[in-house]
Amino acid sequence: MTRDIDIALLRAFLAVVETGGVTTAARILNRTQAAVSLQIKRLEELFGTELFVREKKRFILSPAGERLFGNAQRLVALNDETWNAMTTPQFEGEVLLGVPPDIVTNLVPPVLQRFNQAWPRINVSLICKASTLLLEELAERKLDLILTTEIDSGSGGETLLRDRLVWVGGPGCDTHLQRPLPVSLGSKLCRFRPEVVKALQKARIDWRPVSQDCNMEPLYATVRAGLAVAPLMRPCCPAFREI
DNA sequence: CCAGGACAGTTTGGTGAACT
DNA sequence: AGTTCACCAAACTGTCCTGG
Repeated sequence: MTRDIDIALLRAFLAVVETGGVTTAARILNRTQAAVSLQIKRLEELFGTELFVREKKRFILSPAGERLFGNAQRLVALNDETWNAMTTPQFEGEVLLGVPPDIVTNLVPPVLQRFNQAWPRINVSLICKASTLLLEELAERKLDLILTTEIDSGSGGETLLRDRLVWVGGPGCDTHLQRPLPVSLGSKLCRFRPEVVKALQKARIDWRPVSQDCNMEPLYATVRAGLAVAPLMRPCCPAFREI
């Protein structure tokens, strides 16, 4: 006689193993403690053996429970994988995604990788421009979706990451001690530029611009070479030295 | 003959309460 | 904190009927 193993029972079994008790497992599973207790009982009746050793208020896996554990994990995972494969809509098409140059190198690749795994039939066209231009093109419906860097959270968007700007310089360089201070500011359209200039004026630091290209590579090159310092978002400057 | 809908009886699995 | 029990709702199953 063949019997089918109820995935819900295995899920309850795994939750009890992970939490070490029925009450916490029930909270995770959105069931009452009694329901989970009954599920474990049904599973034990199905296999005709005890899966746990009840020690005071702790549930410890019995040898049979140990045998079941690995297979239960695989069965639940396969169930979930199959469920997702059969119920997730298979969207097709193209998404025009706009991203500013300062975050495209370090922050965007893992996002694109996860997106591509989740929606393999959607082609992403990446457009790299200053945040100001991206906002204009989104308003004109030339882009489907944009990521922007902002001083403050604007309306109509969602804040995905909040971080502070830091001054960075090349490893071993004393560029930050020079006056006037050589500063690579990037594009004149950069949203951070007015705030950075204001901060320099407030600190009464005499400065001069170095790289003002909208492309980040010249900026990185001048910083790495010790020709300038630059204000960057921390996640975007792992190879440099924070001053 | 088969597919599909309606219906009734049965089974399953959840909850709350009482108890250990 | 866990188990057991009574109760209840939902899901399942089998049967009958109808239409293509």
